[in-house]
Amino acid sequence: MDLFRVFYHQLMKSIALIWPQAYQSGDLGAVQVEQPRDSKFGDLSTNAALIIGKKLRLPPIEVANKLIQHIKTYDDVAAVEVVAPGFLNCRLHEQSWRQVLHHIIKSDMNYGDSQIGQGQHINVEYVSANPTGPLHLAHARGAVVGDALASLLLKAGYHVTKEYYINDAGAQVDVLANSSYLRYQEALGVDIGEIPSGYYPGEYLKDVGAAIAKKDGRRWLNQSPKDWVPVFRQYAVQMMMQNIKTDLLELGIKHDLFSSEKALIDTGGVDQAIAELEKMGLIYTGILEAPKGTKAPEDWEPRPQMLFRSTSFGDDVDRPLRKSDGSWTYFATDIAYQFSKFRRGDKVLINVWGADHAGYVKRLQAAVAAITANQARFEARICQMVRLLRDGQPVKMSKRAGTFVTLREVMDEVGRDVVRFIMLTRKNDAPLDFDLTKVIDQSRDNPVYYVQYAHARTCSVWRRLKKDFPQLLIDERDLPKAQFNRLTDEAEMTLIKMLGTWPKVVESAAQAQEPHRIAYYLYEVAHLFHVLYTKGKGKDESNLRFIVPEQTDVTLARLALVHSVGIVIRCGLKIMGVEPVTEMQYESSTTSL
RNA sequence: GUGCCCGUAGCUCAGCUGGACAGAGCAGCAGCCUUCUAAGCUGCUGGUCGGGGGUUCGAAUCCCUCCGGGCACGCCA
Repeated sequence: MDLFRVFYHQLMKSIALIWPQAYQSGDLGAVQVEQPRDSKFGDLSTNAALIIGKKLRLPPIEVANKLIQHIKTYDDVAAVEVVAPGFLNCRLHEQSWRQVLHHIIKSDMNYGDSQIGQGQHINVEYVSANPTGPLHLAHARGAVVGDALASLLLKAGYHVTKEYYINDAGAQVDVLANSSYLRYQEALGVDIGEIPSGYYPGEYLKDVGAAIAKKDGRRWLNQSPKDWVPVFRQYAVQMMMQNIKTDLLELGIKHDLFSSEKALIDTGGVDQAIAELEKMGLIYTGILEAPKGTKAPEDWEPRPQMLFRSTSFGDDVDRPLRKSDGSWTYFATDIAYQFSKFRRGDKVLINVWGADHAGYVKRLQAAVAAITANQARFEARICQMVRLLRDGQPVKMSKRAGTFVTLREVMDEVGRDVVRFIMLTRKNDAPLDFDLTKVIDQSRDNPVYYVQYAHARTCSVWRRLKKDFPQLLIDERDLPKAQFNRLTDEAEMTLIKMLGTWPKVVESAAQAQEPHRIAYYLYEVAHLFHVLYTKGKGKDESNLRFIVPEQTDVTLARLALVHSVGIVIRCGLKIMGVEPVTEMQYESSTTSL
């Protein structure tokens, strides 16, 4: 039950009755039913009269005055008024709001499930980090955002595939193979000296070298690269992916599908896709101009090459498909890859990318539009940089010096739930500061603990009940039968109304593809719960305590509210991939100032 | 030079895809625990929403332009 949705449907019926022509023409998408920011405007308001007035060229007030006659008769509506310039503000019966609690308790973790997705197939591709090294913090942002987005879309009724694209072809993998070979020699006692430039210096490759040395012994020493490169390439990629998957699992992330770029190429997927475009007449041989600007490459040499006509689909310039050595560009293989998703049945292809890939969005949108004849849509969610700080000071990271911080290190220090939650406290296209000191701070300005604390408090009330008031004989199964009309305090009603907007939050966050909204919503729920909790603690309002030993019915109703808060927080945290805690644990070491 | 993102209170950021006098947290000041974890709550102070135009009944939100910051710009992925 979603009171906003119920109201919306009734409203649409009324509009269809009064102004059939306006209704049938469709295009009433701008009509909104929302919770006003200020409660003095009621529980629920709509701009319907303003939209219809514009459409039919009638004064909005006049439209509103007609609509109000219908709205008055809606079951849940207690009062409705027209306010300039034509808003309709409604107050709903308190009992209608209270019934939401019954619904929440009955629905439990399904509360807020929506059907707006209508089972549409959406593919969410995220992480897709190169298998050349361990994950670091920037990857984690994409990982968490992608994973939460997938969960959110699932809750909103989409059919979601979570996918990881393994870039296991191309020059970087050869670098990986060469670098691993160095470590292999090292493992067998060869003095390799300093790692030369052009090789990956990371210590993590020692494991790869050692593993191959253990497996194959001295077999590859003094052999020609063309013999050992394929072996090292394959083995190193496999080990790196194992490493990455382990980290992802520790972050609580499990993809449905890992797709290999190499396999795509080997099975002719790229040739097929390019042939497809060729048939459409979108491939030609041409010469690109050097990019204008101060930093034009000095070794630029104009040469004829195979190009895709992406400018016909909104891109700024046509894009090359083959490198000078004849192999495919990344763009070419990615066209084929996106096309393969489409052929598997996905119509919306969401890609969670880092900011450094932002420049590639247009060309892939163009390519997907072309190759699927507009049957599928390519979308990118761009994650901006993550700045790692400690005590407000940037943590120095340098790949060259090998001092970049891995995701594993961060997780070991602050824990999985903190990483996940913090990554969702900013919208994805804004830069994010990740301060190792602040994120484990235990105070209100750390949303992780603030929300967790609220949840823990909902649990502690139960513990308290079982331990100190066994004579009340209240069982969780009794909650749906609670007399919800015993909840009358303003703080209680405010909280109930907030819980009632959860389905709306899920839908709007899913439509906007913005999982961070869940985090902000939970923060608000937590706040309202803390308010109520504190109110019951004070001397003046001690009648607002959740547990009132001499009034079982009041206690039961309040516990129903507390329980509902717990459900909603758990629903939200589930989307975020954060484990709700039932009890807060005091840190032994306090954080310094 | 071009494209994308950002610019909201002293600081860090929300603002529900055009709505009703711009919201939180932190910092500052003043308060609240004999009973459900004070990791909490309450009040006060604080903003020409970067500047300027435009569209609209209505703009932080959409369009144009300028300023300031970030990212990226054949044959890397």
